[in-house]
Amino acid sequence: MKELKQDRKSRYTRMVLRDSLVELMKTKPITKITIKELCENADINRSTFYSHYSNQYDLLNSIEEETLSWAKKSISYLMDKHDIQETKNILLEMFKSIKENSQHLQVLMSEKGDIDFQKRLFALIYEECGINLAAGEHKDEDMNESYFVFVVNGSVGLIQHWLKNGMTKSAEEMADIIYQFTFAREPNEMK
Amino acid sequence: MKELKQDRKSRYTRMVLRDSLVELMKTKPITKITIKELCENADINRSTFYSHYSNQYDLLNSIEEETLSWAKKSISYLMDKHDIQETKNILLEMFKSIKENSQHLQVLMSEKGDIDFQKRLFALIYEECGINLAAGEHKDEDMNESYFVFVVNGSVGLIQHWLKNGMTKSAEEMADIIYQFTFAREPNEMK
DNA sequence: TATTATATTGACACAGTGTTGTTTTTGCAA
DNA sequence: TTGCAAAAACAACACTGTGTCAATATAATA
Repeated sequence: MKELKQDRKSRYTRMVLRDSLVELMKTKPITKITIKELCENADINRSTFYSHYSNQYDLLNSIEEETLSWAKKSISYLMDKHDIQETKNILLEMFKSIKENSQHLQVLMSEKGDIDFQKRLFALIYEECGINLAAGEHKDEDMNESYFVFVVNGSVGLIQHWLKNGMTKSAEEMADIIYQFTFAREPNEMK
Repeated sequence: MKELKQDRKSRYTRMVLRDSLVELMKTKPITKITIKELCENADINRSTFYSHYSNQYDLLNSIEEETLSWAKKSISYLMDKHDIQETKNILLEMFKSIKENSQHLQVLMSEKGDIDFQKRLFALIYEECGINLAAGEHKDEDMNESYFVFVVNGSVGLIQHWLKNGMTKSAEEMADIIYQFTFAREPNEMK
């Protein structure tokens, strides 16, 4: 009981540190960010940092984990509540989230982010959608796995490209494009 | 004249430093590699390092540039000399090179490498092949650009996956798979 | 052999790291 | 309100790595 209440301060500190890192990552890669400047930016004592995280990468990792679990929750919420079963709509919601909602998400998805996180996020999206990509289209299991890897990486690259170039396309267009490249066998099926 | 001959020592030093970095990158990410250990590993004085490169990333970049120009030369050689116009055969040769030839290339393409280098390499391959991916297949220029981005990233991801998992597939199989995902509209066209 | 470019060496001040012990602040409960 | 823990702030520590410099040594070659 005590522990839960006492968390408040801790949680505030962690939040400030997370925001500070994300803010700095907008301007430079994490490799160039020192713990010292991270703490000065957050107005947190450097010693305090060490009582929560062991280094920059540990902190980044905790942000990633948090974001992944948020994404997982968002997707299952979409699937349950709104009875949206179509992959395209889920993709669309994800794109809207990336574009509008989360400061963190934009940085994490950008070139400055961790490519592994991005792959994990998209693997999660596709898997959470319960879709075996192009199932039956290919001869064997190996081919399906290869196609999954190919499509996840292609999708992530497209998002990065989108974010990097100022997001001139709408979320709808992006969802449409990714859907076509990934799921649709016939072009012009949607729209 | 003088300059050319005097290069010898310099070039040796640079080569040793490059090999040293690649060797260390097999065991840890470049972010964890200090200039100090890099020089100790190469048996080169730390001060000497600074007279050639400004830091680890500068050194890595020079390796990447060298590799890219090697790749460019290899491809144009293949295109010119042997009159191989078929994309698939060029892809196959590339995969053989990756698998057999270059120690450096394996590290650069691995997860420990620089993702940007990997994208540059594949963009180069596709462009050098003179292939406008799926030209005319899609409605507009935007769509073609998106498809290019998607396919380059998908290919790079697949290679990484291949290298990471011990290259169980043959170079032929990999060329086949990438060809199908990228160029072929009908599955089972080749083989 | 003398010249010249380069590498080596050791020293320097300086940044950032990770830890420890002490003091201050905070939230909550008696 | 006061007192009690828990957490944060603070200051000091030794340590590692950084970047630069000036003096010296070592090769190749003219």
